[in-house]
Amino acid sequence: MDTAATELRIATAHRDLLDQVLDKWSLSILNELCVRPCRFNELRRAIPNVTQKSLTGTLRRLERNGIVGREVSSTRPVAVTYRIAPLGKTLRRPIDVLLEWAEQHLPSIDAARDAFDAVLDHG
Amino acid sequence: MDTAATELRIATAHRDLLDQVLDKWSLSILNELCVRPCRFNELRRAIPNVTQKSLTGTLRRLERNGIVGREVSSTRPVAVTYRIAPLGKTLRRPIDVLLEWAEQHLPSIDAARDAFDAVLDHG
DNA sequence: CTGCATCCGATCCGATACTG
DNA sequence: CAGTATCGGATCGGATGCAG
Repeated sequence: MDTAATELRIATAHRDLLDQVLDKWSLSILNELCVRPCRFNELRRAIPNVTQKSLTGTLRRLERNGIVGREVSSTRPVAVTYRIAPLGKTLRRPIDVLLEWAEQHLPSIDAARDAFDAVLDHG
Repeated sequence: MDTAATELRIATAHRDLLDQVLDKWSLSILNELCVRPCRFNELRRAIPNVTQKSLTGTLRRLERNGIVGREVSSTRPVAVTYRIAPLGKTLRRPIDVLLEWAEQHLPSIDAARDAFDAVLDHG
């Protein structure tokens, strides 16, 4: 593990890319689509507090980046199915690592926050 | 690796936590502080395009979450040194994985974007 | 040197109404 | 069912001026 030791080299392109893929709703969407393909309203119901607008926007962006695929049936009424794309599957590892980190250190961070805020109170 | 297979379980707490730690400037800041402790203006110079306000704000939040430490000397004028905290060091792995993903798949994603946009033009 | 306060424009986001 | 269009509030981020 010396990749970090040689410095991480964060290019603007990397930041922009991660912004597109790790935003507020993307993690939840990818979470669902990694398990199974989903219809639009399926996703809507599965993800708490997401609005139609945010869901549409996020899905569009993920589609543009080749992370998810979108298939429209010509039935009546139309059915739109979203599924994870090959490129999206490669994101599963990084996301897992991230979530495991969050899971593991959430208590410590909560404690740190409390400590910090307590100092502020005492003044 | 079956953590993903059992579903990632993204709680609101996780999302909030990652929002605090993976925002626009945090990655670059942690990148610098992982290498060495830095003074405020050192960070400012090291990170392109960051404003004083954003830097202060991000550092404050990282400090509150126990990710970085802040030490104020009582010299004249004051010198403030920021350094990575133990909790912050645990973030190095997840960040590395993320950046490696970005590095590796940036070309594919660029291609996907171009393809998507090309369809829009024709369509 | 470090940082806070303020103003201000851009952007995000939710709510609502409407369409094929 | 799966969107698009629009509006208003909240938030973000940059620029500037001031302070310990």
